[in-house]
Amino acid sequence: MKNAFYAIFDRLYSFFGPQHWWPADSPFEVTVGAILTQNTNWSNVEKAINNLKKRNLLSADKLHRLSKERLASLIVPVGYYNIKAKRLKEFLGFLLKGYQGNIKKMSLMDTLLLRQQLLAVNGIGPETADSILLYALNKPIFVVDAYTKRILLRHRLIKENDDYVQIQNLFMQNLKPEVKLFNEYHALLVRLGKEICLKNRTKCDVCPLNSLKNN
DNA sequence: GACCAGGCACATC
DNA sequence: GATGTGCATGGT
Repeated sequence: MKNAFYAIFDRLYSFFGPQHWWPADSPFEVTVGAILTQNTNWSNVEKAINNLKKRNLLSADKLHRLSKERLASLIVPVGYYNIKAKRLKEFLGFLLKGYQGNIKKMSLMDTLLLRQQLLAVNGIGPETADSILLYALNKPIFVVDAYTKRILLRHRLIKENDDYVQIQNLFMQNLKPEVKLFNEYHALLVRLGKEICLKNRTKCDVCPLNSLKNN
């Protein structure tokens, strides 16, 4: 008998199918996107990333050499562009200094140690760190976001004041640590949040999870 | 025009 | 330690 976390996953996967996350051409692009997408719509991030791509600037060296002001001007569509230019620069400094600008070198590190290092970078919090670990470096770390919390609350699997790590542990203790599973699961929760919860508000009758226990 | 988005750091009490 | 606030564009 599978637990509730697998039951939710199965429902979502049957309903939506594979989500093909993270939409990016390289691990470096994933990390840039992870920082730029903070509290922002993904379509805005695509515009900013395209601004960088079409100028052939999407590399650690090139972005690091840009002035903060120039970088900010290229990422305007993401909103919070000044603070995100600063955050991106903080991360690039960390990547260049610690790993010679090489994402693959980063992925050789112990996962939890690397997570601590990422969290120590100003501008990288738990969700951004975990997105980088899972989607750029293929580490089996579960990503928790606002949708995840909202959906779990709705199904009474967490309490209102449960924090990030508590929610993350709930997934990681109830699921096998498989990168593919964690990847698809978080993407599916975001898809559900965007497409059903947000658009239909209280009309949960169209939710693919609506006949599961505890909802 | 209001509300929200694939957050985070910092100030203040 | 909890609670509040600034950061800002673009879609619905």
